[in-house]
Amino acid sequence: MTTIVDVARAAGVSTATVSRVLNNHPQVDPRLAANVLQVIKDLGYRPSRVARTLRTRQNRVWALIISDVRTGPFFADVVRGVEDIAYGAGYSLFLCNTDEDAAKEASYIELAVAENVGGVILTPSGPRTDLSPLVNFGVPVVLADRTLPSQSADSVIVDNVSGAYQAVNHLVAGGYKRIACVTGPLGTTTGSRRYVGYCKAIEEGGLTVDDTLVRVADFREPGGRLAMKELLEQRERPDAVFVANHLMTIGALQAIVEAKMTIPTDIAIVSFDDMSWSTLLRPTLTAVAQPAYDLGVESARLLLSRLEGYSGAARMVTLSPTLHVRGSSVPKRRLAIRRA
Amino acid sequence: MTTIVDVARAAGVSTATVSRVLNNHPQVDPRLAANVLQVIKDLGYRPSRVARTLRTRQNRVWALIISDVRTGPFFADVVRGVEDIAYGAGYSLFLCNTDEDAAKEASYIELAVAENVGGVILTPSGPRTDLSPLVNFGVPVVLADRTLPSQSADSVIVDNVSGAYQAVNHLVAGGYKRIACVTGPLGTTTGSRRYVGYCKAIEEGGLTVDDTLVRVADFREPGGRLAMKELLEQRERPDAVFVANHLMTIGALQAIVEAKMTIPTDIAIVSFDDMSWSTLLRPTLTAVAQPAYDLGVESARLLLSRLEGYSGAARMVTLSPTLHVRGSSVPKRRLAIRRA
DNA sequence: CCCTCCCAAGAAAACGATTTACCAACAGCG
DNA sequence: CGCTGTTGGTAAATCGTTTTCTTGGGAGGG
Repeated sequence: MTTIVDVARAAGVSTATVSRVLNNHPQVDPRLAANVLQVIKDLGYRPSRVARTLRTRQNRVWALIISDVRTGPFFADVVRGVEDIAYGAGYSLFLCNTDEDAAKEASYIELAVAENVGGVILTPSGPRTDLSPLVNFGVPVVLADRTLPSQSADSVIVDNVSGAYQAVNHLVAGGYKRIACVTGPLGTTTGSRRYVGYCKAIEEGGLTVDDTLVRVADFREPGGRLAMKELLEQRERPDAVFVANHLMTIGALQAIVEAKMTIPTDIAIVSFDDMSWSTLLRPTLTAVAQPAYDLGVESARLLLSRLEGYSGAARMVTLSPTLHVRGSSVPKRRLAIRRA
Repeated sequence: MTTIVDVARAAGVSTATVSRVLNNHPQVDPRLAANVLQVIKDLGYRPSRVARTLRTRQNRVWALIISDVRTGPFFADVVRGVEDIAYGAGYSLFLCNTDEDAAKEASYIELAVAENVGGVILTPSGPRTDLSPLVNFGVPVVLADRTLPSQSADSVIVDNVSGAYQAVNHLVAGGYKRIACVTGPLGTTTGSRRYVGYCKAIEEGGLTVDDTLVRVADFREPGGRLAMKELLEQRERPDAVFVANHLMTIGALQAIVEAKMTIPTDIAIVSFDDMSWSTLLRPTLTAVAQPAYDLGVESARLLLSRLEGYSGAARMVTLSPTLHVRGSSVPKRRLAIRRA
């Protein structure tokens, strides 16, 4: 390996000069600088980021700690949003998947401080996530997609209440009367907030929240399937359903197929999370699209501003999801016309 | 920040002893070790990985350089496969998305050597990808999903010929006669190998490869859509189509819908890449499933073996994809029965 | 009892950069 | 000519570990 002293020797200058050339400090003779640069090129010298990090005590690396890149397009989009900003600003990313496992999350947080990363973007696995190792070491943290009870960090979230409200309100406006809800664990912000949005739309629509139409599942496919199965087997079946994430939606769609019911005549469905294949289904799927990429971008921006010196109060950025109306939630009156 | 000297001072020993305790070298008095560990805990000391990396010249970090985590489930699964093995072995990951851009790829390769990473797992963006910076610095490299002309690195690939062959052979066996092919750029291994598998199955089936039924698209959605549109507008339409990746499949399905044709009676379709929603389509989609997660796992294993000292010849691991037969490719004779 | 030998622990030198002192040379000025 | 201030550069300290080299003291053998 060629180091900075090799370059210095070859160029006939001191290592300090080479360093100054590398970080283009002003007080260095242009001719000399050119010569040094030439030597650097000839030797194929690349400064060690590790040494630089040790000395400057700042690492141009972030840790991005999420639950699982595999679960649908959401986190993959978030990752790309973060990465694009990070790359543009000269940072690179540690990708850390916690699988919602508190122990794994804690170990990745330890890693982040041990690696002395410049910042962390984190989707906390639960309300008990402990940021103190990071806070103690002065590592800036941005919470993405979920918040924590202790509001000490910047955060970026999607307006889950609004998204769920838009979805359910659309069903109410469509004339549906028995609108079910399959949500996620109420301990998670996403699960509870989407449920809140559901309730709000139901009540504003002059209906009442019926507990027999609400299922709290686990945000995963089999859970959604089971919840939907149960809803369909009840005496009084729902005539529409709002499902709070894409995996449970897949499960719910399976359950509907298995029950030999047709959408939307037997049951209408609206999904939280829009997927690339929503328009390929027959009927096409009405869905709430989350601005996942933007969520990543905004998280990265908040982190960058901290690294650039901002030290004010914790900020919270809220992004609005948008409802994409498609065929799986055609208004009831239009269904009636079709039948006629 | 508390460093190793703080610990040494507090424990009344030298930094060497603390270091020995941390890396549990045998020649240290157990009582003393216990005391040191207690001090470490009390002070909340965490050794700096950066300093350790600088000194030992080995970084417990890998760079994972792929094209884009967002493009469907494939790369996300690969990432998880790699991460699971890496995490288990005490390594962490830099995630690098190149977007198939040679410049970005080169800059990430530079990053990898500047960060002195322990190893690199790379999906080369094209045949001109230059591994020399890595090779020169002795960084082990594993090629994942694609190979390079210069066979100097370990690699893990999916048997693309076999996958395409299985898919097309299935169509041939189903009695289809005019089987089209939408593949990717022939400059990419995936694009060309899948085309080869297509040709093989066609010829073995006693048919002949008809260039008017073959389209070379770009592996992306609009490209697949356009290619399919063209195929359907020809005088002599195909009665089946093999599409070489999932994004183009989405495009192709759209084109089929737009042409108001029905699957599989007007046209059968088989996709390379199986998706979570393949079974939600009507009819369900016949698809070739790639072992993406395993591809990540095997890549990581090859890398690990290099790091553990293996220095033999370059190895190539080939994984077999599996065909999932579903409704979009029902044999022609059964279609006839249905019609009757 | 003395001399080796061994072993646990410490002192100090790396690792490869940045950065703080410090210094030589030179120009400007009275 | 001598004093001072500025430039452009060097030597050396530093970041936080690991590791080599040393050393002191205890055990064991003659």
